[in-house]
Amino acid sequence: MAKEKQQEFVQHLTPRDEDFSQWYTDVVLKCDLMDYTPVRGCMAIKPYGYGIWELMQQEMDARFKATGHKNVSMPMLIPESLLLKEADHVEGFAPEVAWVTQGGGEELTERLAIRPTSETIFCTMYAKWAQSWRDLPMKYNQWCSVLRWEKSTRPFLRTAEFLWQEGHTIHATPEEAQQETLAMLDVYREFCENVLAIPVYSGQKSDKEKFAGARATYSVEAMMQDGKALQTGTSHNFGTNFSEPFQIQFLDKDGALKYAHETSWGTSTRMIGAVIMTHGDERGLKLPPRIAPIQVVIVPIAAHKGGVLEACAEIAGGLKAAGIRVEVDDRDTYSAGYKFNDWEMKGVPLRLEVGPRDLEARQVTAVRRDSFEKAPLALDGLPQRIQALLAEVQRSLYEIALAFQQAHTAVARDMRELAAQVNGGYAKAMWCGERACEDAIKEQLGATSRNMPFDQTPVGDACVCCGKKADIVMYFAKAY
RNA sequence: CGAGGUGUAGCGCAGUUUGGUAGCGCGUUUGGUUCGGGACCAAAAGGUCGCAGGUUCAAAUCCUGUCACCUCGACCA
Repeated sequence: MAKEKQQEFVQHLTPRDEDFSQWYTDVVLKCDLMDYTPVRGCMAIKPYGYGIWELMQQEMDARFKATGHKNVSMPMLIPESLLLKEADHVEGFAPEVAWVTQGGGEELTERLAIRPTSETIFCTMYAKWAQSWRDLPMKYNQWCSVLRWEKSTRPFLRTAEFLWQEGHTIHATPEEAQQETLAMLDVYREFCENVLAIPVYSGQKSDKEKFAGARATYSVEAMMQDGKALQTGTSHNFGTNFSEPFQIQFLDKDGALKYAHETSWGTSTRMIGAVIMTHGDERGLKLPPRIAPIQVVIVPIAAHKGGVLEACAEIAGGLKAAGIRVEVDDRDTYSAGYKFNDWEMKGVPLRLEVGPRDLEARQVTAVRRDSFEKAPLALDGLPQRIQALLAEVQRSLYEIALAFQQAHTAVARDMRELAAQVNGGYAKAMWCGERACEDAIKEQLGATSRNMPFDQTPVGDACVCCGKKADIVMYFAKAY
């Protein structure tokens, strides 16, 4: 009976099959990460989901500060004239901009865009703020939401409004701007690997795939369990593409008036989707400890018996004091078995079972969410043991994800091999650099160029598409 | 945006073909017995049938529009 019910319950919770999409939707809803709202394409992020985002923010913000950036806040509304100043930028974003045309019941003389991204407003302010080489670099970041009128949306992966951070910097020299662009890309890579436990391919985008208005765009690309690519972060070098139309000029040491060199870089709540689709399994979510709002859940066993709840509270207190995010599940309406399943679904990395037998033996029973390994832990020095276990779970999640990524990446030499490879993973291939080949691959296989790794050691000499001489190493995959 | 599918109680569904009193399971509440992997018994509460129009004496059911979700495609930095 109980078994049947369980099978029925997990029926849809199965990644890695043709129902991956349904599995994803089930997870975000059942784990209480978000809910749909009356606003088309805009979701409400619930406490558990937002808690994950807050931890991501903390980790990233600390890295931004450590690399010399400061946070600011810019207006949500951007006058149309500003948006029109950079031609490629307008062309790229115009189709998905929402406009404010009225205020206080009166028609506006100039309509205002709800920001789809803030390059233009940052540029406008930088033009006011930067006068001398002494003012540079200016390295600012903002945490905000942006709005893009997307045609089709999916929770966390692509929503009309989404939370993100956008860093915008201006520099005196091209070299410095390029260094910043790559440094922030590497912050993203390190964050993905060490905090999200997601391995990524880091590299440069093709001209076709680069950001509207950028001279060069770089990205970190993750691989989901269905083999598809998800771009989890981007970093752009604008050169003077924006500083010229926006007149961001400064007087340099040599007395010459020069245009500033600009960068921007961003990551969003989409990373939550990446975490779900990288680590999740048939039981639901699997959270890396570093971003788990609850790292340890304590489930009292036979809680009606004297002393169990008190012991749980005491253990929780000790863990909290050690900086561990812990919660005691003292709900009296659910059985222990129910709670086990519930917290496994929600992806809590570690469960501690505390029952009379444990207490008698001066121990708790620890169960890992990732491996389901069950082991007794002595109460003495428990916080240190838990810290070690959490670190082990974090490490293990990354290694399993890395093994998956490696196992689903292979060299493709021709279109046949490429077709087979992008069906469930990434293809590493030689590319001649022609736009026509990218277009053909997109049209015939539904795959796009993801990025060019920094390590350009050739894996052949002929373009995977046209067969002509090629010297660019490119990753191709189907993408979200 | 194109093709197809779904929308009925918190969740999962039946009822729609052929218009005529709103149903089932799970969950919830209360009481009792349980308690180391989704407990059991009893009683109770809970629904604008996605939303808006229309046809009809009468609409969950027929018609039109619209919104949301799922699948495939298109588009997308």
